[in-house]
Amino acid sequence: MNPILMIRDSIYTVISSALEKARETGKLTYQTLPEFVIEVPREKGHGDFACNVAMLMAREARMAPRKIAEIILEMIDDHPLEAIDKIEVAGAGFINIFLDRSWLYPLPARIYQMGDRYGYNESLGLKAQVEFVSANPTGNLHMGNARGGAIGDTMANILARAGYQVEREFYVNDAGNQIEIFADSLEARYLQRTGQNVPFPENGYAGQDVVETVKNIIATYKKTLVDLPQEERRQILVDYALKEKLAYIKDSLQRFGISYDVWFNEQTLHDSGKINEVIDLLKQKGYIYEEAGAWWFKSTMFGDEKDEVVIRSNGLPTYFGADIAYHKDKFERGFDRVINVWGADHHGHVSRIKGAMQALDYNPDSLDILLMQLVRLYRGKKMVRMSKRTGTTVSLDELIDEVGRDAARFFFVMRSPDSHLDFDLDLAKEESQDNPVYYVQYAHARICSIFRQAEAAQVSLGDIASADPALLVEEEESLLLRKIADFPEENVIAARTMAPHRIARYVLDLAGLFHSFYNHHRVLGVDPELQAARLLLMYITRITIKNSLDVLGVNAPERM
RNA sequence: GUCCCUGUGGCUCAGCUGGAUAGAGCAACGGACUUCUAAUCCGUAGGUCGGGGGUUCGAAUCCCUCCGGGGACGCCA
Repeated sequence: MNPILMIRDSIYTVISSALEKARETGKLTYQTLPEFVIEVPREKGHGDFACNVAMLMAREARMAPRKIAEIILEMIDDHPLEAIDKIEVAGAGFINIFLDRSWLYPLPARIYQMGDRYGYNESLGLKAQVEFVSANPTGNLHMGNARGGAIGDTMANILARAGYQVEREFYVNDAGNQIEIFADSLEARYLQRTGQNVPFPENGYAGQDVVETVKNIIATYKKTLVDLPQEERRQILVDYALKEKLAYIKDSLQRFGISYDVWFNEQTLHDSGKINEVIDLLKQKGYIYEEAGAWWFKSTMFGDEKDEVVIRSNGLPTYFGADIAYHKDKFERGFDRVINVWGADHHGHVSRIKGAMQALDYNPDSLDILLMQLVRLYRGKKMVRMSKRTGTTVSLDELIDEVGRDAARFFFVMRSPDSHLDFDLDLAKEESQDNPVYYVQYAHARICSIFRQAEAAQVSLGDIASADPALLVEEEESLLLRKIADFPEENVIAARTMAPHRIARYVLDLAGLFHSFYNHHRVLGVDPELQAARLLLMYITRITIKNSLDVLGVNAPERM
């Protein structure tokens, strides 16, 4: 188990029982224990851990926080925990806990043994699903999809390490209105290129990729579709195009390091009658009413500004109508947590879909919607204009071609999802100190180099796991070891707070501590015992960098 | 008009459930390679945390209000 969590639990118990003892002996009076924390102080001088309970109790106990803290200390047994070196009261009433440095000594050997598995927490026995990208299969993947891909895949990796059993899912919108528009566009291009003078629909997909698809269709079908009945012709065009587009999307995502467990087709919800089924159920429950020929969901009951149409007056379900059935289906598949990664432009949809789940007696808190702000592309200072209408978007494929997968994935998750992302193409492909991806990868490559040197010098690496961590007394060594120890918990926090960018920052910090160590101390050629201990430290640093980069979907090169 | 995101050194951003003297990176300035990769390191300088009010032992963090930037408000998805 994770040593940080263990020690924290133990400290919590020590403090709790001291509080209990203080109450029993009448030194403190309180009704309920406040929700206090054992946190890691920012300042090293404030100990390894600090507790804020005295301040939180001040009001109820009618006593100064420092006084309370002192009473707590009095009530703590002489040797509550082997690992604790000293405890003291500081500042406004903090209880600072200093640990004996030996508390981390068992860790390196354990990480050495765990290898790729280091960072995984114990299984929670819970299933989580992450649905992300889910781009319309009518075109290329754009920057929004790309960010969604990086965030979604990273979140899935984080959840897996936090102890969930995770599935990745792509929702294919292969039904509904935009497929009709897609068919219009394909048909118009097909007829145009086979010699007929037909207008292109005003709201159609004007991009070059539709033209390319139609060229392929003509290569296969020649002009044989011209004389078919319109419905039949459109069906063939759409089937062909969707298949081609989906294969393309799948391929792009693969290049981006993303693969899915499930590709879910919206059409199946229409075909199986599940949409009508759930609409009927909501009608029975009184959440849906008819007005002006359409059916409306009472989303105002769940904090929305107005109700939302689920079945249009033409009898066809809206996107939202289908989405209710889709999310019901997700919960029926037994997921304990359902997570959607959406662009911020969908935020209006959040309270509605959660409301619909509540109406269906599912717990809306089991549905998390991770909204991410939109992406703006730059080349240096110049913004790259993107327009779907004119087809001048930069696709994910072009992005990977230009800056590479590693830089792209790192940049997309480097910032908080809440933050608008300005993606600088020039910076991302710059092989310089400005580029954080290289900083981390370089750290990994440097460590690999040390091991290559060690082998060349015939240093025995077989027994480094049994090296003595007590020899790692330098400041840089302690900081590095302490940071490495944080990794499993870092995944837990990132999962809880839906913060994939935490891992990017974590690995940057870790790489920084390594570089600092590297510039201050030598690994090879020092005293053999110390050399073994440092090799062990390097080994587990490499594992932790590699495993962090795995979470981000970024490669860890052995040479640069 | 309503709703969502955002405002932190010159620039780009962290800051977890309110905690101690607000942190990184880049840019600036000054240093460090005869030994494991200088794509690195060390040091210096730089901040009314958009403005104002409130909550409390304590606010960048929570609440109210105003201002700036981005986005959403369709029988589109």
